[in-house]
Amino acid sequence: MKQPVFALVDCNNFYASCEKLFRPDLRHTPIVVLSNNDGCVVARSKEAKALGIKMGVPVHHIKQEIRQHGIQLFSSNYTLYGDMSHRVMMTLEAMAPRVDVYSIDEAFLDLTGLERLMSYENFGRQVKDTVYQNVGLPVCVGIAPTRTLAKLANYAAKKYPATGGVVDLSDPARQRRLLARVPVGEIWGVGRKISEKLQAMNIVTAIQLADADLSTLRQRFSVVLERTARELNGVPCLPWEDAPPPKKQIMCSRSFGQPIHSLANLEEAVTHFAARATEKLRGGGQYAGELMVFIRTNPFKTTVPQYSQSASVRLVKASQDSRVIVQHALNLLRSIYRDGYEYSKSGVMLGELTDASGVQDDLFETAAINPSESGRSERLMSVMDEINRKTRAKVYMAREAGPAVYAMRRGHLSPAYTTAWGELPVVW
DNA sequence: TCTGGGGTCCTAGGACCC
DNA sequence: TCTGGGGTCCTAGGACCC
Repeated sequence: MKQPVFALVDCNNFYASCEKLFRPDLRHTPIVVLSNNDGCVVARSKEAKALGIKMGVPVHHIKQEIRQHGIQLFSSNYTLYGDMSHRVMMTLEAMAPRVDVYSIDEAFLDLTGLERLMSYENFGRQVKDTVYQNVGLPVCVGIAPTRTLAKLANYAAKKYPATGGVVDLSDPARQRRLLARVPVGEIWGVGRKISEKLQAMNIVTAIQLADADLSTLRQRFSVVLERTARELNGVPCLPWEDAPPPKKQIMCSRSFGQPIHSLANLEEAVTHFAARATEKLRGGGQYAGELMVFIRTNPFKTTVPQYSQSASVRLVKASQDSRVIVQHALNLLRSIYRDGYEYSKSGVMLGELTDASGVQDDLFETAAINPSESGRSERLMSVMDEINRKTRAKVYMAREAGPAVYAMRRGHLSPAYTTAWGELPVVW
């Protein structure tokens, strides 16, 4: 059995790099990308990192730095990032036989057996150069016998500029040297809580985790951390995913741009969330057997009365029909709505997802005995999706109509440079 | 004034059954 | 009134990831 080898390719400061790509004038300017509603920082360019801007800070906490250093702000532009991500992944898929797209900005490549053709390090540099040439985005590459070590190699490639953005960690001695220098909290799968608990046990560096007693780890934590420790020792424990596994739940939720006080406005928002969630559901060819709706006030605003409630329902027959899902969502909303609160967020979650073969007919539904109804819902929905894909004049559920009171704030949005004809970048 | 959105996996504990 | 062991299924909550 051949020892497997994986590469992790990860874009540098992905959202910030996407924005900078279309703004060469900001090449050396610190920029940050904000979360929905322009709430907090979700990405920073390297200049912004150098100024000490932390991930996740509310933007109003760094007003002083923004003014002082001329930091440029961008609202999240997921249309742009999604398209750029797709371009990166296409390039990777052309270079490696097996690619597992792990998130919007990173992918694992299976390099097993590649060494007969060229060194891993050379391959890593090729990947880096090709992505930069084809797409214009900088990436780092980490290579190792397990994915946890490949993540670590990538961390080193980003942290130490002398590596040129590529680290081959296939040599066990080199693995040990790096593990000894890295804090345990930097390891993939070790978050804040576990990191604190480990440090209380005197496990401070990654190598101490790698050398820890496995049964103790399992006992005091869980199999997850035990697997992480094994992976740090070069033993692969994570299954390879050639195709993304089917989703188990689909969520659409949002904080509102301004607080909502009326049921009517909440109904608009919930209708919208339910319709978007159901659209995603159809995109994956799935049907939902359950749905949940939640509403809540702003927990950070302690001066006003707080309320947070959710309700869910199981469908007699799994559905992917927006009309059915929206109707159920509105019924749930009305059951949990209470007057007199400032609502700040709500959402719709679909669960118990199955493909078409898992849909059981409802014994009492007329469609089962009325041939003219059978298949109508599917046809109507696919026509609706088709229109929405192709044109700018969208088809909506009636209750979504009108200017959205719940719309989020996006005061610093960049153009859809790559996905809208009207917003193509212009070169003078 | 102001704090994202969307997911997955694991465990513990209770209900229920034989 | 007291008394067993073992299994399954479901849910809630916590931890993690990007």
